[in-house]
Amino acid sequence: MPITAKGRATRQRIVEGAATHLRGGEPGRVTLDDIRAITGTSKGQLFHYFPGGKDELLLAVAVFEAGRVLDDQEPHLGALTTWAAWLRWREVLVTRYRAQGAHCPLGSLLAQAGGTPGASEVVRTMLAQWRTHVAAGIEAMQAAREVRAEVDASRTASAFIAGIQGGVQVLRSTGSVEDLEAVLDTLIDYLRCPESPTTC
Amino acid sequence: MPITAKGRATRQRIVEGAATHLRGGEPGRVTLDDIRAITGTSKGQLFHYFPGGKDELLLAVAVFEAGRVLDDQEPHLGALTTWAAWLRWREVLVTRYRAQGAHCPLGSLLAQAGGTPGASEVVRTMLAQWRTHVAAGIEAMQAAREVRAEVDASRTASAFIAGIQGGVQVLRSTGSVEDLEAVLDTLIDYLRCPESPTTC
DNA sequence: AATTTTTTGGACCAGCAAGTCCAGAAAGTG
DNA sequence: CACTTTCTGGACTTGCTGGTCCAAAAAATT
Repeated sequence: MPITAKGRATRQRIVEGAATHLRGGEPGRVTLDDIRAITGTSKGQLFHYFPGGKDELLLAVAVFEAGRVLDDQEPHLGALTTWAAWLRWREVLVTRYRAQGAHCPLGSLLAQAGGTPGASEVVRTMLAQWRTHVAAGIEAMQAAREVRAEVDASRTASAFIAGIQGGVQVLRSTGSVEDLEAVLDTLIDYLRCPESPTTC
Repeated sequence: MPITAKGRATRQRIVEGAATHLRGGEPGRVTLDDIRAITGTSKGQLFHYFPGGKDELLLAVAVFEAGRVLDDQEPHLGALTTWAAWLRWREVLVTRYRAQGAHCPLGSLLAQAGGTPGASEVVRTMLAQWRTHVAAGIEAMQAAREVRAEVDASRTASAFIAGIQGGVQVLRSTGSVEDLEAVLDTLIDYLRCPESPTTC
C-alpha cells in the first residue's frame, strides 16, 4: 500500500495545521472539526491518514512540535562554549517565549494528550535530549576552566531544564517572562560563581 | 436568601470531594457526573450551589487547592532563617511531591479551567504569595550575613518558584523527582556561594 | 483504455456530558 | 401548627464530538 506524494503532502498539511492551531488557540479543547476546518480537509481524510483517530493525530503533532523546539535552539545548544554563547542562548529562549506568549506548544499538547501512553514518552525523550545538550555545554565550560570542576554537569543541566519549564509555565499563568529570565540568569550566575558554597 | 448550616456543609463536601478526585484521577476529563457520584449528591445540588455550572465549581476547587498548597508549607515558609530550615523546606517539598506522584493539584486544575478568566487569577495570586514568602526568607538570610548582599532577593525568589513549578512538571512527565531535587539544590547552592560571579 | 488503488467529501450514527426543570422532603419561622 | 424557604433527587433535553461508512474523483499501473 504505497502512499503517493499527494497523500504525503496532505498528511503533512494536517499535522502542521493542527500544530499551528494548538499553538495559538485555547489549549482546553481542540476538536477534530476544528482541525478539519483549518486544514481544509474532510473527516474521511483525517481517519484515512490517522486510523488511530484523535490520539494518533495528536501524537503526530507532539512529535512534530518536539522536533521544532529542539531544531529552533540547535544552533545555540550545540555550541555553548563561551559565556557569550550562553547569554545568546538565554536571549533566544526569552525572546521566543515572549513572542509566543501564553502558549507552550508542548504544554498544550500534554494537557490534552497527557493521558495517552505515547505522548508523555515523546516529551520525556525531548527533555532528555535537551538536558544532554545543556550538560555538554557545562562540561565544555569546565574543560575551558570557566566553570569550577565540582559542579555536577548533569544535575545542573536538569536544573536548567526544570527552570525553563517552570518559567514558561509561570508565563502561561501570569503572562510575564520575568520568572523565566530570573531563573535563567540565576542559574547562569551559579555557573559563573568562582567558589564552591561552604559546606554546612 | 440565607444559607443554612446543612447547605454550607453540602457545598463544602462537594468542593472537597471534587478536589480529592481531581488530585488522584486522570487530569484530562472530570465530569459533573463523576463529582456527583463521588460526593453523593445530585445534579440539582450541583447547580444549586454553583449556579455558574462547571466553571464556577472548578474555580471553587482551585481556590481550595491553592490554599492547601500554601497552608501545607506555611510552617516552613514562614521561618526560612537558617540553612537548616531551608534544607528542611526542601525536604518537605520533595517528599510531598514524591508521594503525590504525577499529579500537581493546580496543574490538573489549570489544565481544565485554564481558559476561564478566574482560574489563572487564582494561580497568579498564589504564586505571588509563594514568591513573597521565599523572598522574605532570602532577605532574612542576608540580614544574618549568610547570603551575600548583592543577591536580588525578589528575582531569586522568582527563580525558586519557576524552578519548583518546572521540577513538578517534569515529574509529571517522567515520574522522577530528580529534576525537582536538582533545581532546588542548585538554587540553594547559589545562595550559599560566598562570592559574586565575575562580571563578563 | 481498462483496471486497480489511493484519495477525498460528507452524510450519518451513537454516546456522552452540561445544563434545565420540577416536584417533593426537610428545615427554619411566625 | 400553618407557611415559607431552602435543599434534594432525578428524569429529560440539547448540543457537541469522535468515529463509521460509502460512493465518487483522481492517480497510478497494466
